[in-house]
Amino acid sequence: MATMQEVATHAGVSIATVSFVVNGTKRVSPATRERVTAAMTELGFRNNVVARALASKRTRIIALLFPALEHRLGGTALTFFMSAASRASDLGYHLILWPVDTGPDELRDLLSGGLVDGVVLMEVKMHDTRIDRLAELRVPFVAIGRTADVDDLPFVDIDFETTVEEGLDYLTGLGHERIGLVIEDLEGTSMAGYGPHVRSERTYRDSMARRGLEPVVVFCGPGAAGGRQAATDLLAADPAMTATMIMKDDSAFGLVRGLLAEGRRVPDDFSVLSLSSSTEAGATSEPALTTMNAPGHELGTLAVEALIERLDGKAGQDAPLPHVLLPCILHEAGSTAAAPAR
Amino acid sequence: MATMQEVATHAGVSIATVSFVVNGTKRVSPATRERVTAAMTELGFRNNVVARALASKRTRIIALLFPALEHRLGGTALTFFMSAASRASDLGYHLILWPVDTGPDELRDLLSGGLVDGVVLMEVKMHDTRIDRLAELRVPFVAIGRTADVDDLPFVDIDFETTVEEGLDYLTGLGHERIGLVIEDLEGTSMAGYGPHVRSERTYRDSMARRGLEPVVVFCGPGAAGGRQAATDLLAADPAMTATMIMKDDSAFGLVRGLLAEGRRVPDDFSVLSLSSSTEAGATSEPALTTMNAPGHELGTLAVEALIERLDGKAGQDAPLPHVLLPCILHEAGSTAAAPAR
DNA sequence: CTGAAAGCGCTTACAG
DNA sequence: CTGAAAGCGCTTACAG
Repeated sequence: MATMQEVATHAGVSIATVSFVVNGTKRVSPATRERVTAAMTELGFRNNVVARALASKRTRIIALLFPALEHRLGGTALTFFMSAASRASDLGYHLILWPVDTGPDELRDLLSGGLVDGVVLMEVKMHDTRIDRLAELRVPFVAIGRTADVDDLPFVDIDFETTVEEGLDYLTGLGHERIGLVIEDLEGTSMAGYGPHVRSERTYRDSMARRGLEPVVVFCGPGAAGGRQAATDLLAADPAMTATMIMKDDSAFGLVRGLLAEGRRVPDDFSVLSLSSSTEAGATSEPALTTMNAPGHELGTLAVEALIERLDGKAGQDAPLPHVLLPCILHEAGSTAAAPAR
Repeated sequence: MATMQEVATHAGVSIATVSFVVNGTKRVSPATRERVTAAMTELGFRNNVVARALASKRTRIIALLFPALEHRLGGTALTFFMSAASRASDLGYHLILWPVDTGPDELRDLLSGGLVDGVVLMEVKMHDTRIDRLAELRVPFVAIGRTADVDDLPFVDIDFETTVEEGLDYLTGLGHERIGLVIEDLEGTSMAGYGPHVRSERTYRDSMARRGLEPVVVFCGPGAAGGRQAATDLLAADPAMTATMIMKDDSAFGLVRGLLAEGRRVPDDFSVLSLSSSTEAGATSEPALTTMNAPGHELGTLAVEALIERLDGKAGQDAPLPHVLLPCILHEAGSTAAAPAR
């Protein structure tokens, strides 16, 4: 493991010159560059990133803050972790996985060690104190998810509004008019006010009203049992219902079973559309569920790109904040069909 | 953000003394310690981890190497990531998520920058060249999973042998004798030779033989469709079969459906035991699947502990290598029952 | 128990 | 285009 000094000596130049060719920070004559490059390969030089970090005050490390206590992070989270790490790696950065489980003071302790240049924040709520802390600490960050007021928040998020709207377009296009929504019951948990739920429910209600249709929202417990109960609740609220959207992967199958138990075959009598899911998750059911696929990979990639762009200053101080919204993409499978004739 | 020097000046001591109280590396008189501590809190001192890393040649960062191209990492992986990161954090370390997608040379490039003190290696195959590279590079590491020859490999892994054995004990205890095994078909993929599959199948065959029973192994494609086909294949191989183990979460439900289609009710006529799964995954099916739960959380925690123990030298040079094996834990639910009377 | 000082391996004005 | 030198903020023998 040769040092930069050794390379310099070997090439007969100053250490500054070596630094310049390593980083491309300054013009170096082709001849010198050649000698330095040769010395580097000969000695097997590898830039010490810690020394560079200390001298340049940039570690090229970004942190992905995730809630340690929420062991309910879904399958999208894994895709997200991996995509974020891969994109960071491509851009010459490293991604640290940072569990945050206590109050906002912990955040300061963590971030002030000088280890990270910036932060990606996961699982944002509509009102999130961590955002304020981050701003106070003047740490560059990008949020995955949006708070209620989004004006001066740099974020990347699923466009739940468009997703729900398009989901309803799809179902009404199939002739359905009595369409329910099944979402997780978060009342009283630490995740109350979780953006995806709030926005989806609100958009659903608004959009149904705009279409002159009657909204029916059912809250759902965990697993297949929760889904089965949701089926019962749905039909109790409206026995003539012919379709529903559900935003809860682990209960979708139970919902289908529950509908069957209530005498509704899927998709012949009743259509089920799984929101913010994936083709793979849908394929574990039978019939395979029609899904609106969450863009977890794109989100992870874009979040990291947006953050690093801000860090590298390509986006100037006065550059517009990143506001990226990506809808889920419809994947048709076997759980949706034309509305039954009346 | 006060520096150590500023704290020293403020407390009227040398910077060395401040370092000693910060790190507890040397005896300091109570009076001086008191003054230093006061100065630290007053100035809001926070140790710069990068400077410490450069001076001490220890970054307190460990890397979790995951295969970037394998987008088939299961739900256990997420638990694993989070647990590893949390435990590292508890022990004063940071966990970098490191995608490795190309050849073993990349490994050298990545690790020689001096950023990481040690490595946790995921998704180990029976013959894994990365292990050899790591040993060559003299990077301290712990593997999740085992190679074929385990003698000088520091590892933490699921005890698939015990898991399969206990699964068979459980099923035979219920009176089953004709018991199949459904596993993923990895032939021809980059994951061929993947430890969990190889060991599970081998143990199953051996154990069945030892019990005087006839083994039936069926390879299974993705999703519910794969599971449904597996049901057909199972019964084609042995129409009198009354139970099976399956190591493939996403196909377990399809398997149950396929059995039903073949006229076998679960669990009355046929028992299904899902291996290396989780209670939550089992609960998405109906009936809820009896599972052998993968100890993802424990594995992540133990892997990091073992690695850090080696790094901190608590385990001396000649200390025995960590060889940790944890079996999956049985969780009884609704997919298993006493064998039907003949 | 405490301090002076060298050193970790780079980057970056500054000067030429 | 190239170099001498200060400095990033710590740790750690060494001496007393």
